[in-house]
Amino acid sequence: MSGGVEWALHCCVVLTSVREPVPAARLAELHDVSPTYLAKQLQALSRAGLVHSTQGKSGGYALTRSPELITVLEVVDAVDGPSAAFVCTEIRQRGPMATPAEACTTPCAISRAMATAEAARREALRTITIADLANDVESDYGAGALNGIGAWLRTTGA
Amino acid sequence: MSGGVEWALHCCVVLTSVREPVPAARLAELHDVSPTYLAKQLQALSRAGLVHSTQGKSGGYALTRSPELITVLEVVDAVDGPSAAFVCTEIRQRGPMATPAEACTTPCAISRAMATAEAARREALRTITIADLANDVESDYGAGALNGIGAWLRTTGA
DNA sequence: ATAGTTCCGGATAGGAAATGTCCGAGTATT
DNA sequence: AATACTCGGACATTTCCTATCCGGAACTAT
Repeated sequence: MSGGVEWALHCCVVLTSVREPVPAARLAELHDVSPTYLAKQLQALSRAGLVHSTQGKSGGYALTRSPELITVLEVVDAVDGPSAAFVCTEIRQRGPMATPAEACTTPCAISRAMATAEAARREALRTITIADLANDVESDYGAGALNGIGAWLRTTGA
Repeated sequence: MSGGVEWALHCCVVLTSVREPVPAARLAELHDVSPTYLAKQLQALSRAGLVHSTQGKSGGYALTRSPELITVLEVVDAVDGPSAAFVCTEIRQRGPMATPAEACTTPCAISRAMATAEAARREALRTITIADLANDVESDYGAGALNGIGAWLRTTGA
């Protein structure tokens, strides 16, 4: 899995603590990561419609919906792309004992097994929302932790 | 996910139809894939103890246990390695708002969410055995399909 | 209107990981 | 013992991810 997913999820969580747009450079400074590369992940989130971007002075990124309505799966798909982890090469149709193409109407047994496992993972990611993550952070580090970060995000850059 | 997993699983399934060792080159010919690269995957299976290798003339690979006792998860771990798909960079400990290291006794909320999803996928793979896959193949292409492949594997190379 | 700030997309290196290939070590057969 | 055949690990090649930079468009505040 792409490493940018972690950055994107952290950004979504901290964005729950502010309502005004936050520039990508400021989010990168908060997490101490590459500003240009983080910008690319945020663009992916924008294309997927998860965050809204406003240009110009005092612009930046903000969540489009309530955190309860954004699932972790949506963020993962937006950044990593919706391509499945396992891709069937259809090697059953190759070699001297190849099964004829007309008998391959359904995916092979191995492909089905992988699809089942992948569906289980995606279902688990679908049940977790950004609001759940933000709630867990408050539980871990004390209530108001996200508010502190929100206050820092609102202040103009150092 | 590595593409070699597909090859390894197909090899395990067809190996259920023979009891004598089958050379890696013959398995590669059956699937029409790179012989040397497939050998690498089979070596990984051997290191994991899923298949037993015998050298010398009339040598090759054979399953060590009954197909019911080999899970798909074991094959995936053997080929792709047991490394998790998601690796937490601990970016919560970086930047101006970093959380102190002494407060990071447990994994962060995002890491926990990913671990849950990954566990669901692994659990799904654990419940499927090589015997299940072989059974599905017989259901798909008719009983005796694997026996035909087994007979071809036993014949000396073309 | 002008200037300054911000997002957006593509083009471009660098590096890690997967893919693919080769030759030596070892063993059963002859 | 000689031989032929096999596995095993070390060696190139290619692909993809990571990371960067630049030009352009759009928006806000002055």
